[in-house]
Amino acid sequence: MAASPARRPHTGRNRNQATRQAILDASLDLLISGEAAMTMESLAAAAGVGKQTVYRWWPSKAAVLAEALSGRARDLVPAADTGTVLGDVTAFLAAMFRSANQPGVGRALRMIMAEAQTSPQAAQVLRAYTAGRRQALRTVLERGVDRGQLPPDADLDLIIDQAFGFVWYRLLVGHAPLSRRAATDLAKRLLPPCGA
Amino acid sequence: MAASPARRPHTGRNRNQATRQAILDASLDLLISGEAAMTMESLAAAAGVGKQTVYRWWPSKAAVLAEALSGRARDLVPAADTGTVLGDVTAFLAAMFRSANQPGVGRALRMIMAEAQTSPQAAQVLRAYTAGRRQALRTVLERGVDRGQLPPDADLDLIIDQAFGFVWYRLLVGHAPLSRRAATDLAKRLLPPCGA
Amino acid sequence: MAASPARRPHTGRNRNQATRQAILDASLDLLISGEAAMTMESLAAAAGVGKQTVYRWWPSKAAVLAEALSGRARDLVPAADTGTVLGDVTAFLAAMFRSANQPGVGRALRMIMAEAQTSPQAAQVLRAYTAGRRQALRTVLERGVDRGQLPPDADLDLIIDQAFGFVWYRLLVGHAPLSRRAATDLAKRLLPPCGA
Amino acid sequence: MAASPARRPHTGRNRNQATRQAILDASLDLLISGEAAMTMESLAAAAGVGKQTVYRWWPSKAAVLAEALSGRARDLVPAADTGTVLGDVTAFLAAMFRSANQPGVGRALRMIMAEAQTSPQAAQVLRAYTAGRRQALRTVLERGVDRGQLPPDADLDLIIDQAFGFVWYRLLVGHAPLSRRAATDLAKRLLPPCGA
DNA sequence: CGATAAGCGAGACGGTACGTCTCGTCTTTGA
DNA sequence: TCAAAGACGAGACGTACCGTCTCGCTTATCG
Repeated sequence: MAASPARRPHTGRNRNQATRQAILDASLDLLISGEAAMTMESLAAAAGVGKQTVYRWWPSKAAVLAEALSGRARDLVPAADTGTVLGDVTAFLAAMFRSANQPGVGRALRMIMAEAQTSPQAAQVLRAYTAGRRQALRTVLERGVDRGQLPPDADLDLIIDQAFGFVWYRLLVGHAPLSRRAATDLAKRLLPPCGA
Repeated sequence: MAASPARRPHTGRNRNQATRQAILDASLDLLISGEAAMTMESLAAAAGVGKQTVYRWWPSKAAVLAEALSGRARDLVPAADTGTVLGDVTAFLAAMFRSANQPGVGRALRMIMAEAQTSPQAAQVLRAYTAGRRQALRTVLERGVDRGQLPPDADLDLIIDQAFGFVWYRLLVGHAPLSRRAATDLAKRLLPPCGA
Repeated sequence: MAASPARRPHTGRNRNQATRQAILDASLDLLISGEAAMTMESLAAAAGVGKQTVYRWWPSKAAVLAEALSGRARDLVPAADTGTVLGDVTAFLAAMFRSANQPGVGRALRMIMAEAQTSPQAAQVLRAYTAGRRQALRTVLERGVDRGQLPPDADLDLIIDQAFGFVWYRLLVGHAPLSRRAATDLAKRLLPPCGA
Repeated sequence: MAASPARRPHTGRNRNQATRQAILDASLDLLISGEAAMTMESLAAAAGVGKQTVYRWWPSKAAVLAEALSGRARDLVPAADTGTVLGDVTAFLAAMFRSANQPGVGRALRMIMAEAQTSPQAAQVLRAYTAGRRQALRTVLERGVDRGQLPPDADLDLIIDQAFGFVWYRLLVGHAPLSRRAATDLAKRLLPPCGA
């Protein structure tokens, strides 16, 4: 077994994971405090880090946010198995709502979305992030199809976009809360006999 | 009959509606051309207007966009009466999708949404705009309730947020098109027997 | 012989001298208070007057200042006759120094000078003003020549520019005061046997 | 020997002297061409530099001008030693007149003076500049005292302010030229037996 | 007596420049 | 080679004034 792919064994100082983490932490701090818009400059300053270091690790502000945020989000969405699709979807939505209600997470999501409307890189980050989330929900739904709790011809894409659309819409416009009750009601409305 | 409240009737040169319209037109032109982000400077230049004049009429970029856009949107959504809720909602969604698919309108909506995440004024503009649109859909749905085509206890807020959430989500993320077919399918999924 | 030049005798409302005076007064108030730079807008506002009215009476800011100021200066410089050139010049300088030391007058002079460096109209106003002042001093000096207290070939221009140069220099740079003592000493230095 | 005061030795990119010089050069170019008033924006553009960079090096327009100009002025006024005060002062004045007659230098001086009347920073710059010039002339005069060509009780401040006042007055008002002849005549009038 | 013509306060308008802010890149020094 | 610091070109931001141009009104003079 030749170690061909890693040609040059490595020289120079190693990247400092602590630095990386400091940036992620600082980004969440800034978002949670919410005193001012998070700029690359304020982020670097808050992390006690050079701007270049931020750019070395991530290509754009949105990428930082996406990572800071996915670190938080990961443990919150284990896609539990409650035995029924309705239960699973309700649990999924409830977890998602809870997460989005955390000030830092909600603000981060909103900033990523905002950035994505102007910056192509941010758009890509957003696409990747949302694709991952959609896949998670799709998995839950497909389990329901396997169990026979959902018809095999159900349009999962439509259901998924309705679910995430609802969350994002309330998050971005802020006209109504993402309450526990809303999660329950929404789950019911998403699943058959709808659109039968 | 006291006429006290209106003390000084008005002095000074009148605001020039043509100027105002020139700015709105220029903003749509810039959005549709989409060559670069619309800045207040490029907008003023394109309209052949001083920057101050733009700020005299609108407090923020988002406010200009919202107005430019609602001017367009108004005639597109006449909330036609087709006899059935399903028909009405389908028509409503189809019109909305068509409008959002126009390059200028879609881009304007996305920029307003982006601005609203950082600027409080933009957020207010967005709230006003979305409230108007929600009311339009609510009117359509209430007509359905009156006709007995929708149960009187239907949670209209949920339906409405699902509908607009879907549109905005696809518009902002761009992972899937707002096709005619999607409008039809979505309409079916929004109305009972869903969530019964 | 028709009286062609004055064709139409005049119609319309008469110019209001009170308005004119209000502007001059306001300009001095602004200068004396010295809180901020005197702009045409602040001047009009302080005088309770439309901007156009100021421009109707004077072509430029400097013209207003020059007039506001010459109104003040007039009575201060009667070019008294003390019997000797030295006495006359000393009195002239002392009066000039005293006038320039008044906060409003000094500031007005400085602003006119500043304006004159960029605006041609202001330059013209300044030229007219300074020419008048130079003429006043020249009259005093010529009286000295007539009396035989100054040689007939004395270079009055040089003396005059030295005198006014001294005042303006100290006024504009502000490194040394225009004291009573300085007036006396300067007067002595300006007159023969200097440069004999 | 404590090395305490200079803690952090310096990090970050060094200031680029070439950039600095480009700005100074551009400022003189703009002044000499004299097509329009020198603005910070035109200056930055002419130097091929961001506006911020100009502000990084100098706090105000006047500061740039003062520096651009003192760079020029330095070599022009070597305070030559001709053996007599009269000769030295004549040379000093002649050099000063010659310098002020250069279009760029004269314009720069006038603009600094104008700026100094409104901007405190510019005033400070002007004070520093004029103080340096006064010191130069004072040195010449003191040499005269040492040589016994000037009485030890001569009021040098008065002589100095007369000299510079004359120059500035003619420069700012522009009613008479700063000719070679004027330099000679002025020098004679500045020195004893004047004010004896 | 109108009709006509200013004068006037107010303020909109097209401009220009201001000084600040952020972006993403580049360069220096020390670790 | 990495990292902190920060200079740099670029350009948008929102504000301040400029001088001109209407507005709706008031006040004078003339036919």
